[in-house]
Amino acid sequence: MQDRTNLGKVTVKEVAAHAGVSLKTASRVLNNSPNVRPEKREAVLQAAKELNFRPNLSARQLASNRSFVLVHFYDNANTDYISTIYQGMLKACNRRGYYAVAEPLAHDKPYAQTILEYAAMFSIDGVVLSPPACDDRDLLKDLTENGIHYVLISPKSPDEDDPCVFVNEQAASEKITEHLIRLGHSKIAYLGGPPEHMAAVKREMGYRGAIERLLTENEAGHVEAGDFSMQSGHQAYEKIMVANPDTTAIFAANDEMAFGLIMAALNSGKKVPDDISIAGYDNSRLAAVFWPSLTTVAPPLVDMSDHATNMLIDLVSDQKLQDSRREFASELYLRDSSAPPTRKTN
Amino acid sequence: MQDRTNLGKVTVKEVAAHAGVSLKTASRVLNNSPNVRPEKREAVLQAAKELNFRPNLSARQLASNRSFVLVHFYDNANTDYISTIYQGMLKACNRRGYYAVAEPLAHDKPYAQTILEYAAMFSIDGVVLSPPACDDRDLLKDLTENGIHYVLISPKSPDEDDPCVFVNEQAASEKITEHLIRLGHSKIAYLGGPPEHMAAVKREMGYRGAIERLLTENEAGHVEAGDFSMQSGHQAYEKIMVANPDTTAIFAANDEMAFGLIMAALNSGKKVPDDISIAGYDNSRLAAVFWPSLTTVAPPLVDMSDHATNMLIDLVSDQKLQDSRREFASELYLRDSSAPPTRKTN
DNA sequence: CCCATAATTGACAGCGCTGTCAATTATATG
DNA sequence: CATATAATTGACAGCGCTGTCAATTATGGG
Repeated sequence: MQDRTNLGKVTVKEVAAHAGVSLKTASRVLNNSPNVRPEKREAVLQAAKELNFRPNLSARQLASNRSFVLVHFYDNANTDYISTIYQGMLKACNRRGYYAVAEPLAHDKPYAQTILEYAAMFSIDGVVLSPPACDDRDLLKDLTENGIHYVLISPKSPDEDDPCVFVNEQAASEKITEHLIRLGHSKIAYLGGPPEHMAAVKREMGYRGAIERLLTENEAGHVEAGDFSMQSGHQAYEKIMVANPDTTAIFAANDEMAFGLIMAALNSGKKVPDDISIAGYDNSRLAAVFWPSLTTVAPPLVDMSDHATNMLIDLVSDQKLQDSRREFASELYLRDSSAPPTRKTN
Repeated sequence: MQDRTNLGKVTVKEVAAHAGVSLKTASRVLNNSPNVRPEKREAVLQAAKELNFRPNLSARQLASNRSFVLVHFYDNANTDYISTIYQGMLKACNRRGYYAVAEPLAHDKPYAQTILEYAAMFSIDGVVLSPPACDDRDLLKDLTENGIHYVLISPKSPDEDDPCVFVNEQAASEKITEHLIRLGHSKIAYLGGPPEHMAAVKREMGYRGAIERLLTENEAGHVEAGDFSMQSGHQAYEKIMVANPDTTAIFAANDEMAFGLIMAALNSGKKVPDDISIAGYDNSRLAAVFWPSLTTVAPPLVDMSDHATNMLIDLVSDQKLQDSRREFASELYLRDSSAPPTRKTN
């Protein structure tokens, strides 16, 4: 059988020979270490390129006691969300020669235990944490104590120096509410999420902000509470329409409730978007294929995760971070569930 | 900074010393190699357990020229499907000390190119392939030529000796149709998928099989064609009810069409499941949270992927396979969208 | 120009493990 | 019981790379 794991192997030694420097100097260049004369650095990079050098991860790992493995530990049933984050990690990892792995967190023991056990078995350089794990202070402390670097995605209230990426939820919410207003709607209801959910609170603030900024007081819409489930959207529809029969648009704090709203509206004989516009939040996978497709707003999660992963790689390779935190703006996805209101003749 | 990647490191050397054998013999035991006297094997395993030995992957990789990395390459937009497969891989990999990685395949170049480039960069021991990549004969040939082991999930028509796991689609379909019949339905319509989709054909055969086996000829339901989209489900409802107004249950060849059917039924004033039962196929994530939740049938994908990954690990570690192929039976998920028909008084 | 300091460089060891191969021991055969 | 064969065992080298540290060269100050 032919050698199967070293397709076209080129070693540092060969690169060094080709560039006329010592093995160690070549190693320095290939690791972005300082203290190499520019002309030698250039020669090594040139040689590496010519020979199409690929570092052998295992050897690097063994010698440097690093693993070049980054793991996203998550505790979240939403596979869309998880796999989108993974996509971003892959982008960054592929570019910079790291492995990306995603691992679920068990519920029957502390997060830290799962992660440290995994780290003992596989050895990992850094971890990516998303909600709710990213808000577990004990976990972060344990990671720090064990020298495992981390980066947080959308934490609630991170420490000043915790590296993280996050979204301006409020601005996103304001943006889509403004979209509905610009379409011509004025009686815009809001279906919120559970108040203990930080993002839900921010989204409501965004909705109220847009309403207050762009509409007069007597145009305010009804605000109803939901629990992020499709069923709660279904049930909320009736309440909203009873509370304010003039409602021509509803903005739900997540897509699933929006789907429930659409179904209840159709069920009651209304047409979407002709009689009532519906907007969601998340751009879930179904938003594009639902019928009618759903107007929604969502953060650029792939970019966020890519950026977070790059930050993590900078951290684990002892390079200095430009900024330890970065805010991202959400994007609107305009689809068939929203349209200008059809004015009744009255 | 403390040593971060070797929490409680124990080496083979120490295990060997503790067991009173040579390093090499310990290594043999820890790798399931043959030719070790049972009592020594026992002693080494005992020592390994007592010392809580964890092999150092990097060293193993470097010395054995293997990577202990398995990659699932996929070309499939369904993140549910992909992440479910990943879950199964993780189960197997965690148990046996391998890394699991999932990578999307680019569309602008041959599958083989993406995979071989990846393999050159990272070195991988084996790959898991799912549809449609698992049906690419050229790819399989290239992998074989490069000594990369593979295992297939649900291939269309695999070679005799290609290791794979697959589902009896027809039996699954027959099972859920039988469920509807046992509930008391007789006018059961079927909404199929695109005929070029192998599974769609099998599912229709299963439906017809159950109907023929358990019902009389004049009880046959209407068969309609769809394209697996929610919208096509929505549109098919009308056609089905026009073709056969007595229809009391509809089985759709995938969940998304079933959702479309439910929405259209609700929209037309029917109640689900009171007036009409709906069943799907796939047990997609939404099936449980949809309102009403969807009765559906699906293969145990996590188990399948777990099994496939174990086969792959056997292959890459030169252990003999028990069976190179294994069939799995689907499971029924009985939820709120199906119920006995309410007999009209006539 | 000399010396102190800093920047640059390379020889060498060795990370923890497995492959090779020769040495040893057990088992089977006549 | 002697010999042939097979099973078992361990010494040793070395996978490709990076850390250490000492040697060398450059730089700045007086």
